[in-house]
Amino acid sequence: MASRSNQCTKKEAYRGPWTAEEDQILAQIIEIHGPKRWKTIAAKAGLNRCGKSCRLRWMNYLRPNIKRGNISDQEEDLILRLHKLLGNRWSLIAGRLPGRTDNEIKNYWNSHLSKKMKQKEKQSSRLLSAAQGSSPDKTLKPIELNKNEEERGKEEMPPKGDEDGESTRNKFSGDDLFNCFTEGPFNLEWMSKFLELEDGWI
DNA sequence: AAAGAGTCCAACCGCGACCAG
DNA sequence: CCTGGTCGCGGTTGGACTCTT
Repeated sequence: MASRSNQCTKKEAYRGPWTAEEDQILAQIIEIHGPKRWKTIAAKAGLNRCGKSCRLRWMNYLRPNIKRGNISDQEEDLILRLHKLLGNRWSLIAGRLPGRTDNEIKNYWNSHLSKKMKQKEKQSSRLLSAAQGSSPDKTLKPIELNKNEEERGKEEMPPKGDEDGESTRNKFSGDDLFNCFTEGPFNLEWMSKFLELEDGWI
């Protein structure tokens, strides 16, 4: 593997929460040099942080136009739909939610939505088994429906390595799909409408 | 009021991808 | 093509905060 050893192993590199002063310095340096060459930025800032850490701080906190605070219902809905479509590809999902970071969405998913989904699944499987009784295979359970969507995605990409089920890093690019339609940042309403449509296709 | 449990979120870690020399 | 350096991603952790008993 390409030298991970260089990444963040500088033993003296400071870890832990960022101070306001560090934020300020980092922001200044990035303003001058731009948000790239993180190792250089880290060095120039003289913060004794590794580049990776600087990048993360910038991406998740210092970047302009970052929306903080509650995720709206509309955004939540969008996350759910995008997750259904893309799996755990948080950066891709975040890319469709202006002002939101992948970390934020990932956290939100892990703390809110995954629970919601589980509850929903439980509920619907209870309903199903209550309603169904005899012929189990005609109707798709919601989970299976999700699987189908994943499969649809997979069909479009070459098989890759291990099939660990959860679509981490699958090469079907939701981006490709989105890029067909847009070049700029996404308009939430438009996106929701598109996803409504997308539901219709299934 | 205090303790324990649960939740949230910033930050870290490990890995694969990409790119330049 | 190969190698080393760097970036970006998703998973995980740990501490601060909030809620419940």
